[in-house]
Amino acid sequence: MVRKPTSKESARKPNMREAILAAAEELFATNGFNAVSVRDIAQAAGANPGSVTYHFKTKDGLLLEIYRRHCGPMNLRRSELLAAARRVRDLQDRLEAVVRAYVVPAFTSGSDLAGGGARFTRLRAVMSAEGNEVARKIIAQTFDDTSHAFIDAIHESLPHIPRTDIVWRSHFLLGALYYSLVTPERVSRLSRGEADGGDAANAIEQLVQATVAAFQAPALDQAAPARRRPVVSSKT
Amino acid sequence: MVRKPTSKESARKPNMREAILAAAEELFATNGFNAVSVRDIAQAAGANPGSVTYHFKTKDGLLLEIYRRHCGPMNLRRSELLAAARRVRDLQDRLEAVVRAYVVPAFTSGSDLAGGGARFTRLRAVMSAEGNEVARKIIAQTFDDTSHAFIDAIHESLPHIPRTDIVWRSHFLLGALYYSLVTPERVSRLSRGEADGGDAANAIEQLVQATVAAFQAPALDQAAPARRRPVVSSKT
DNA sequence: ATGTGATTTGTACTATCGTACAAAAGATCA
DNA sequence: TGATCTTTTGTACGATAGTACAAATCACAT
Repeated sequence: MVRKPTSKESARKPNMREAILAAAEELFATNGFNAVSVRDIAQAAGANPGSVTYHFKTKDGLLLEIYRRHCGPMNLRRSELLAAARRVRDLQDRLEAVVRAYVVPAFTSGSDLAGGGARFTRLRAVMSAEGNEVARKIIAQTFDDTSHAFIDAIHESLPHIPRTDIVWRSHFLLGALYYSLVTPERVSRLSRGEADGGDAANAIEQLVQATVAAFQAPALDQAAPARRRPVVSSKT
Repeated sequence: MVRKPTSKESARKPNMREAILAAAEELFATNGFNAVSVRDIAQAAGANPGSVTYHFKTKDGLLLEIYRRHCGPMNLRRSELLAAARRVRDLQDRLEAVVRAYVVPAFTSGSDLAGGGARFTRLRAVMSAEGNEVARKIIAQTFDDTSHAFIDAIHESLPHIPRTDIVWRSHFLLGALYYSLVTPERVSRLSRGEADGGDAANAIEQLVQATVAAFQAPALDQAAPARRRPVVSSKT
């Protein structure tokens, strides 16, 4: 209803709608949903507050549209990479390829979408931490299929590990992934400048390397069969 | 100035101040800082909005006091456990003990503080995601020493791994830890009910097991010396 | 050029926010 | 009991939130 596909893009500014989406994405991803006002977004996009209402009706609607824009392409990319990874013969190589297929699209731009997947992934991390309702619904119904596909693929490479353990470890992977995008400066700080937390390529390599090893850890039940648990119990 | 240490605790309700702190902690940890109003907190604590201002002056002051309450004890507990872990002879056992010393206090109650460290850790996760300023300052100056101590201890157990890699992997550990507390229900969902994401003891075991393996992964530089990187490059 | 529909602007409304402050209530001890 | 200090209550104020809506402005087909 909103858009008339004429030869040229209409509107005074070249696609104000996109500018608003980009500004909102950036602000939400760095400050959370509730800390950012519609007026903040409008100002960052060089738009009028009323424009936001016009294009997206409500603030929730704006967030919803951001998700709609990214979920499809990112899942598509992941599916392609996962399919390719599944064809890798060597089991060890395949595991790494599968992990990489999960991680790479989250860090890098989803081909056509401006600004890249990193910003969107960070947004998802923040919304998940805030317990945002709109995000929760979309996420569960959009990403769970993909998550299951990855879990299955990993399970194929590690048939001796119980599925439960795979789920836990892939959960840890997502947490690590999120956190790397949320506070990259912490890596720079703790490494005393020797590492750049914001360097996506490096973060990916580190994450893939660590995660592959984590997946390959022995299963919990059969872990360290004849060794005592050291030092502390886990309940207070 | 505020408190007079008489024989009995004063105030109509048995320690309204504590009730407000507990309510704020819970609400902040589940909804974020900006989504929770002072009135919400007061209502949850069975108090009057004015009481919050009286005890903590501002909303930021309330958050600050929550941090003050927990940072000391949790760091103390971690130091104790870390010291004990350092005394473990076997190098593999020591690594596990060190990781456990880092993880356990974050999941379980800090001995004397009601409600436990899990709630506070979740709060930290959420504040970090929201980029909260008050939290950022406190965190950097309170936890970085502890983080360095742990990184050093882990490096001792794995002298052949570059410090940079250890930093990255401990960053992943913290991310995984945070995420486990932020969305435990995702684990239950993805495991189709076979695992309980909210079971702290189980989460700890899974996290420790996976993390120890991640730390033990070969260093990045020397990783897979004669093998091609499979399938995808890391930049778009 | 002019009318028409899409977009942008400006502004206003109501609700709620954090905070301040005076009055009430409770506790403590001479 | 009455004086004094601490705590709680009730209320109010200015700022800002999300959203609605009419007027102004634009792009474009005729």
